[in-house]
Amino acid sequence: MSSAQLVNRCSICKVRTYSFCRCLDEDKLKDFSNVSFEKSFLNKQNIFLQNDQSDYLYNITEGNVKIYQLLDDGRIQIIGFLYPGDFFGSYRNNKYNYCAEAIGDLKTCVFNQKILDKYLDENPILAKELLNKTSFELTLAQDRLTVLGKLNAAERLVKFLLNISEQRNRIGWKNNPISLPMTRQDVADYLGITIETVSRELTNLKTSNIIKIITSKQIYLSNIEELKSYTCH
Amino acid sequence: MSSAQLVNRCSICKVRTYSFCRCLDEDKLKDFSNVSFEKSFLNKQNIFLQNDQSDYLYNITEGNVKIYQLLDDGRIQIIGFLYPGDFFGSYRNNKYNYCAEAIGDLKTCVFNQKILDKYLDENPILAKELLNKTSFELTLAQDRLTVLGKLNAAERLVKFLLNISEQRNRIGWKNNPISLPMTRQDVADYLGITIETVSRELTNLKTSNIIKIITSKQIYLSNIEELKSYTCH
DNA sequence: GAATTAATTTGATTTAAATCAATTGTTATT
DNA sequence: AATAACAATTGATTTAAATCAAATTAATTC
Repeated sequence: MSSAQLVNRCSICKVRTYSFCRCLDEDKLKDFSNVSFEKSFLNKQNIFLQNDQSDYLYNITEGNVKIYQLLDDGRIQIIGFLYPGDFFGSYRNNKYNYCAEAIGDLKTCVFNQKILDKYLDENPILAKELLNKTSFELTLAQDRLTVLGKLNAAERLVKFLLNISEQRNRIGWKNNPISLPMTRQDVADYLGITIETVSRELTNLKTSNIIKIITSKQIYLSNIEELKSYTCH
Repeated sequence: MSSAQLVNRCSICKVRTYSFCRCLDEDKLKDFSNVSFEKSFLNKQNIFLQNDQSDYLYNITEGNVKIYQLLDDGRIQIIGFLYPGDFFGSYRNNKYNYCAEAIGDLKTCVFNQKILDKYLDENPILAKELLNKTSFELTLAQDRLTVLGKLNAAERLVKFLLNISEQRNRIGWKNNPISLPMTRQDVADYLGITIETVSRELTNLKTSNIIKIITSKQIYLSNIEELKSYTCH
């Protein structure tokens, strides 16, 4: 692939406005195109596994990713669902601390850890942007600690629905009805509860006329105010 | 206070080798002394509250801090216990997303967010160091998500004891017996369980001759191998 | 489009941990 | 040292959510 084409890749990138590279001007971007390469993944394909050596970092340009931790006995905890513009992998930790798997078809920009690291030395603005993004991720993870540590099943689910609605709002998508691209099992593994409990709590919300379950993956939030009253803080 | 004295403060700093400022050479450090100021806190004193405007960032030079989130109804989740060299506050989020409180007497270096931010522009190495530290904090938070989402009470407690032992090891302290400077309530709020459960699980471990409870705050790990077998991954 | 497989929901039962309640142990205070 | 105040443990009971099990619904495959 020619250099001209690579330049093209970044300059026509659809997720640039919400990716960490947005801080670079057209000039820098020319350089930066050569720092990464594109890689696609199929549905359910692993991008990497927990404890793999973390040589590469990824930015989602299209599609979704789930990141999760596995315990010896097969228990699973989903750490997060990631969206276009989200950055993942372990910066400067030698191993990945979670598995990453494509949900649906996925396109990513791949960065070699060492090359990116070198690039950061020369472009502090990018280092700061990454710091911003990582710092924000940290606050999200901390907020989720409270969800898993203190909220009951109903509260967890409501918070999840509202978060999805907000997320869609943020990137300018229609936020009602919301779609749940992941399975009930994924929702359960994300919230630290079981599928049965997810299902039951959804039915409770339906019975209370707070949500409508259009299809199992399409949910209409009929009463957002009431929904919000379910969650603390 | 004269500039000479401020320089002194950093150059004689006891936690520099494990603080983010360790990346700065003597020359830079001279500048850097002026970027922060010292502040002390008493036991149980709040450094800041959740939702306060996050104008300042802190680095612990002496003592311990607990950071926690509060829900409307008074439920509490302890996000973490922090040690000398740990950095806290919200970098570039406008509000703190947790409360920070001194455990025992505390000394900190305080950084004005804007001033530090400006300093980072001119010192990319520091931005990268902060990125490293934040990235590591993120992996810790993610690991803790799995603890709160998937481990049972016994597993959580064992993991906690082993973590403390490792932490002490890391900073070169005697790692057995370990001391728990925090109350049982704090341990419970950290692990997302109740004091009664903490107490009961400790008794179970004692009965199984895996630990010895010297005093309620001094615990001897009699059988670390057995203890490790309690935890997955 | 029928058959097979997978995903989701609903029901019955069990269980781990919470709650409620009382006691014991520890640390301050006068 | 006695008292008070607080912290931790132990016991009895309840409960939210897990587990076990079956039925329904949706998605694939032939």
